[in-house]
Amino acid sequence: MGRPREFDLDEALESAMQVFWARGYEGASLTDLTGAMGITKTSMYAAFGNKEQLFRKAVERYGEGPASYATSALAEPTARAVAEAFLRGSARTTTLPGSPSGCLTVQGALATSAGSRPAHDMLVCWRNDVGVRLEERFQRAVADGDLPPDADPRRLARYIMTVGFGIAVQAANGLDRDDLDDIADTAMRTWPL
Amino acid sequence: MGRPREFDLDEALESAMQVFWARGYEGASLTDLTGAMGITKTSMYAAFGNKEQLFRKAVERYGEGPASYATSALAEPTARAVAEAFLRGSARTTTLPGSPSGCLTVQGALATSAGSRPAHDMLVCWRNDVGVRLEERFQRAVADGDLPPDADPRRLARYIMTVGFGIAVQAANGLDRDDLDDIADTAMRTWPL
DNA sequence: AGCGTTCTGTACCGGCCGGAACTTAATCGC
DNA sequence: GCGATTAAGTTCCGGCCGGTACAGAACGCT
Repeated sequence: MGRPREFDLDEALESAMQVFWARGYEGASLTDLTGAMGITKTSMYAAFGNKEQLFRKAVERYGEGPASYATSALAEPTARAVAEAFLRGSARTTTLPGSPSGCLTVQGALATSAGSRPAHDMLVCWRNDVGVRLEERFQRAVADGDLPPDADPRRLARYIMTVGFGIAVQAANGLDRDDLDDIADTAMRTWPL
Repeated sequence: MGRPREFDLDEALESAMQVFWARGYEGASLTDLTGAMGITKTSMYAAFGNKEQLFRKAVERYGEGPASYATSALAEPTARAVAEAFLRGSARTTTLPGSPSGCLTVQGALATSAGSRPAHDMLVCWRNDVGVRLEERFQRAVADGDLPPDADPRRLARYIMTVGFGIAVQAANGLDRDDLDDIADTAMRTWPL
């Protein structure tokens, strides 16, 4: 009931995500955001609450879209395939043709002023969550005999996460997908099996 | 001649560096900076020019201080020792007790608004320079027979840089030095010799 | 002493920040 | 047709942003 919304929520959120991705949380002003979204500040506030909640939604969308490789990689049959899919996914997503270089959840709010702590903390949690799920997957691999019994799931997960983060910075630094794939290959040479 | 400066240039720059390190280029306001430096905006402008030049000076100081490991590691006798010193140095510097977690040159300006492009580009160059010097050191190692003739210096340098960047993000994520040293150990298991 | 030079503190600039009040417009059930 | 409800556009807010004009204070030089 009431007047129908004249813009598409999904499209607007997609545009906001792209702006946050390119400029980071603090670097993305409401003018930038609403300009890209094609709506006014009023409409944004009515639809999303405020800048922080818009960011949260954008990060959720990022996790379900560009960064969905982090979840789908867990479904690979072996731990090695999981790790490889994870690194290749990060190489791919940080160099998507129509999107900014790098990873939204890495460059979105690494260092910020005090006012942006919520956004910063939220990304810390997001990144740690991914690491924990990777660790749990590797724990299962040890239990299944897929990884040797002396393998350390936490250490392996942290290593893969670290290389993933590094790939994101390298992408922001201008490396292309082939370069990043090379890095992923090199990183996989440590793999126990 | 003229009225003598009442503050210490070095101390002021050190304080500014710490603020940029913690909050990033955009997140560090002139109020934050001059407050920490213990001087007024006027004094800062007279002494350093403007915010961008202050940032440049702060990054220079960072390279000669906390990040000097990136240069001194090159003097290690073997390529393996270079790589190991580099990764341990990054683990150490990103977890210095009195300083912010993470690396100034990584989190200083990864994603920014258009107005901060100069700061962003400057850090891209800084990071790439470090990578190039590492690559040249590994080229020398191949020429010296320290690395096998089929080793790829560029690939190795990029890999080490990637892990270094990843360590910086993990530090910002809250990992402590022991955790980061573990990661460095794991990463060194790929090493050809 | 007097002067040029340089630093310091205050007060201020236009502009943009994130956010909200208020009016107008579009759609419902009745 | 008629409220009730919800969205849209306009306008404005106080506050902080990076940056500066100006006047006074502390020196070296002659």
